Amino acid sequence: MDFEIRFNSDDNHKKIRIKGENLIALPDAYTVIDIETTGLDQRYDQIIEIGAVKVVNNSITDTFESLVQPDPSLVLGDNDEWQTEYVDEFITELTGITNEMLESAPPPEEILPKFIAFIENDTLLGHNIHFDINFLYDLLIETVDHRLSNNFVDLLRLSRKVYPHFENHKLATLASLLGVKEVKGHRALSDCRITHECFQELVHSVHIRNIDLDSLWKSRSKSRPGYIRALDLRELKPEGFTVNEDHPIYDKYCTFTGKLERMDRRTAAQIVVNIGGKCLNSVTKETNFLILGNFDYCSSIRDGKSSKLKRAEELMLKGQDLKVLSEDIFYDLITSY
DNA sequence: TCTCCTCGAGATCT
DNA sequence: CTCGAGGAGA
Repeated sequence: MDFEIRFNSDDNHKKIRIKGENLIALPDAYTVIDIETTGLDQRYDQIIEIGAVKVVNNSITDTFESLVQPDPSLVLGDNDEWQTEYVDEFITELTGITNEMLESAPPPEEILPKFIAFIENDTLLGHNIHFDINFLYDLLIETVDHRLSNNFVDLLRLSRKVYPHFENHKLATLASLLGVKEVKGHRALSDCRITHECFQELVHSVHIRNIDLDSLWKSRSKSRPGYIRALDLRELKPEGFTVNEDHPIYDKYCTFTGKLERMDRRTAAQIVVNIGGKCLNSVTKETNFLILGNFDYCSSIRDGKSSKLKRAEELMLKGQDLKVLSEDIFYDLITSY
């Protein structure tokens, strides 16, 4: 580990979290974690409850649950004399955790050592687990000088790949669609249980459908399963019967460079093919038209020339029948005739 | 054809 | 944060 502090121009100094590895795996032993907080913002909000569920051989063997008293000095504002306002009505409504409950809750110094002992070096599982880990990481460093370096698995990330057709991937939606019954509201331990059961369903799905997990991510290499071919414009077939033999693009080869403003590249290429033209992925000896999009998003090019444009200019010097078209001219062309 | 990069769009956590 | 699109360069 090289350095923990990095200096930043806009932020005086900002802590870098050296977290464990984000695994793409389906372990059969893990510890689920979940926290409740006073809000979503890592900078201002605090942990009010920690829950954890230890799983071995896909079964729950132990649980951990405790409220945590937030630092009163960092709290919103003392609304009045008799009680500190740790949480607002929204959080109480959402979680059922009240200011009275937090008033008598143990402070982090008391809870965190127990939590560390509970999770040991287990692989952690959570839904959108970055949220929980970031909060815990900071509090652990701050109060007991412990660096949370456990590897972890994110149910949200897995579910987006395994169930791409789901309307969304909120925990409640997963539970409902996977047939996991939700118990009472948003409490740390009950959410851990739900996360655990959803994960078990996901593992089941992966086995039944015989999915190779790794192939869902990279392994874009053509030889492997799960390979997604890059868009090959040469393979586009005409749709409809708009072919026009008198059109300047008819039977000509077109290449695109840069990002088109008014439509995506595939749509533009399809129109070319419908007219009776042909598309290429790169500038070649056959290219007749190079359509120029913009490069505003590409800092390395911006006002310069793309490699495709340079190649095109070389070929034009050699006498090739090739014209460079701006996007506007291109649209005029395809919408005429 | 493959790897690395940057960018923008879109979610999810309380 | 994660992912896909697209460009560059080997």
